[in-house]
Amino acid sequence: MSEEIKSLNFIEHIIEEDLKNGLDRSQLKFRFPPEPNGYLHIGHTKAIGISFGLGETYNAPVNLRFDDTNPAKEEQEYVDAIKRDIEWLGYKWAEECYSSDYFQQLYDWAVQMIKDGLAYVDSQSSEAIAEQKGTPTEPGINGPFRDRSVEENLDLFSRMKDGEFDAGAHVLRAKIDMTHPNMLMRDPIMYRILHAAHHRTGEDWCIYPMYDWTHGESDYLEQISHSLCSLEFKPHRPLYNWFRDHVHSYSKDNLPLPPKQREFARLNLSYTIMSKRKLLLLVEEGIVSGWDDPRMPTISGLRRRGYTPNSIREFIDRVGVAKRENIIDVALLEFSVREDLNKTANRVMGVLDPLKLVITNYPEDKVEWLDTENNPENPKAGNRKIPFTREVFIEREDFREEANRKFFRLKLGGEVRLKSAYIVKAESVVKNESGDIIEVHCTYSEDKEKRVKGTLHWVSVPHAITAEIREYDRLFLDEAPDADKNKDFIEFINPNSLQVKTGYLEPSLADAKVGAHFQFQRIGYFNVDPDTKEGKLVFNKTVGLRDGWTKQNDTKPTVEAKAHAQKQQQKSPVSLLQQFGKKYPNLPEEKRLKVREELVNLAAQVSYEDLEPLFGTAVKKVGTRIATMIVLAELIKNGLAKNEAINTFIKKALEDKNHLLVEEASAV
RNA sequence: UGGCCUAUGGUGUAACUGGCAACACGUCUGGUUUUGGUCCAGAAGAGUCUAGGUUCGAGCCCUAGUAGGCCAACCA
Repeated sequence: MSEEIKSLNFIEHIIEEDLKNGLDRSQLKFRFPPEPNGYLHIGHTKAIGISFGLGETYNAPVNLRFDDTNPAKEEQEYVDAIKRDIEWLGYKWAEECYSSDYFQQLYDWAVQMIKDGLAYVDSQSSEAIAEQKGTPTEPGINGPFRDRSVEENLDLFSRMKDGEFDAGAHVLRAKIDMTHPNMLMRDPIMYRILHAAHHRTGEDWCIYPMYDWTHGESDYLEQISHSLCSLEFKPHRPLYNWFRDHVHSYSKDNLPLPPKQREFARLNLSYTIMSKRKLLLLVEEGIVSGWDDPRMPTISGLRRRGYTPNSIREFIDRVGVAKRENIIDVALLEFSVREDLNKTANRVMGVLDPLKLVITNYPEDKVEWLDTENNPENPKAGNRKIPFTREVFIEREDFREEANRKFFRLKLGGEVRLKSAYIVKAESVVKNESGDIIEVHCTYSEDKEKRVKGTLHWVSVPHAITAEIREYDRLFLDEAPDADKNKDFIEFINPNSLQVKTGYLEPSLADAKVGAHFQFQRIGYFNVDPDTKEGKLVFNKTVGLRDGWTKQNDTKPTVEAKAHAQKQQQKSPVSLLQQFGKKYPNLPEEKRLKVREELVNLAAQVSYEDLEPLFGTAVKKVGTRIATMIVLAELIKNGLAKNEAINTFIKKALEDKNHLLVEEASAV
């Protein structure tokens, strides 16, 4: 009856611990705090998934809070885009908040801190302040304004607020410790003067709070219990706590819960970049068509590419949460969409590289509307009719004049099934003067039940509709395009990341709606692009089907295969010995005896020279020492003379606490 | 010359200190199949970064080292 312990990630462990230590479930509250200065990308999806996911599992509220303290970079357009993307992912926020709504409260607290001698106005240039700050390895020094009187600070600060000064003339700083090993604690700036219109507060303010001062206090005001962010904010935590604790001492009667910040590793995807700045560059340089270009890792790009909210959420779930740097294989993302679309996308037929098949024994004017299922994975998806005629298109690569047995598509003299239609036999080819095949002539058979190896997709020539097909490949050729310090990520751009083709599709697709998902049978998943207009269909290839056939024909070994081969070669008798030895002491008796036998056999392949280095094995690794002892015993039995090293090794073993080792040693 | 963080199969994440290190992706077999898809069955792949230590017992605890990441914006 023991309930299976579900594995929790480290954040869930922390929450469970807090709950155990008296935090009430009703106090749990999370938040997702984007800055509205760009579009959300797949990396943000992890943060969204963590906080909103926690909200779902604990049935706790999650606020969407725009961290809008820098009017120079933030825009309403981004606010709207962010909300749209989160909604599309299927998450619901409890409250829509803005840090800018807290400006007055933040100001009041700042005044209190000045009064308490915890903050001061600094009137130096940013250069001077930076210089006094020191470096990570050298402490900073106090500036000349650090010990201004409370009265003077109060006066200056209120005049800053009233707009009496130019930008840069003064800043408000927390008074902490200029020699602190953590640079963020060296009197961080709380406010700067910015004469800029804010997207929400307009001209109301000309001083704006900095991130560290704003973020934690916004968490506190909203009574967030767990403030989760990415690893690079780890060094901010002491400062987060410093501000929080002071403010808490002012307002704990109204706001009892001090939030805690915890940090997780951000998501990195192989072959893609995640920096907002770099993504913006791709847009500005025209390398992609916009933020929602289907090659972009933005949520809007993925949506346009044909990814579903469900697939992205599943992906994020599989990726997990931890504290180490990671690069997720894009294959995992692709797996997640395929898995989802396999269940939901209706199957259709489309030919992307057409070759005409003429079925010579089929009547010229006959049209048959054949029945075919929409989705074998979902019987409820129903059936539809597709037209069959004397001339059909098949995929050019599905025909060969000659081929071996492993090619079970169409070849001269061979038979193949046309999906949901007849079995045809290729009789002859028609070539143009340059020798290219332009037609294949076949005969069909009425027997539909006959067993044939291959099944091809096809489209009736007179009924085919055309569409623009956009096929995508990874945007970058390097696995980690922004990791190379000497090369700009632009150098890794894949020049062939977009290929436009004309597809010949079955007529049912004529009225496909923008955004609709389909599986083009035997090819991949596609969706209808918003560029589609009356009379012009445009499809994006979301992802190809898994393809064992082209993989099989890939002559160059894959990275995995190479690594594998190398590993196998390296498996020397000694490493086998070590492998056996590792678990030896912990094995159940029966299994242990078996392994012992293997070790005895292994001795024949081990030379003394190989074995001797193992005598130095750490005392801790008892297993390896036992295995070594067993093999050594064999070698001695077969005539190896004992020497100094052997005797020492045996002697040391005899003194060991492990009885198995002692047994083996005394047998020698 | 500092501080902080991290280290488990190719990749990502687990493992409540105790039983041949689990799961997923990927890879490879085989079966089913009117998609070379799906599905099913199976396999290979890890000395848990290194060296010491504590313990009857360490992936987990301690010490030292190594490697990688982050930190010097009036950005968030």
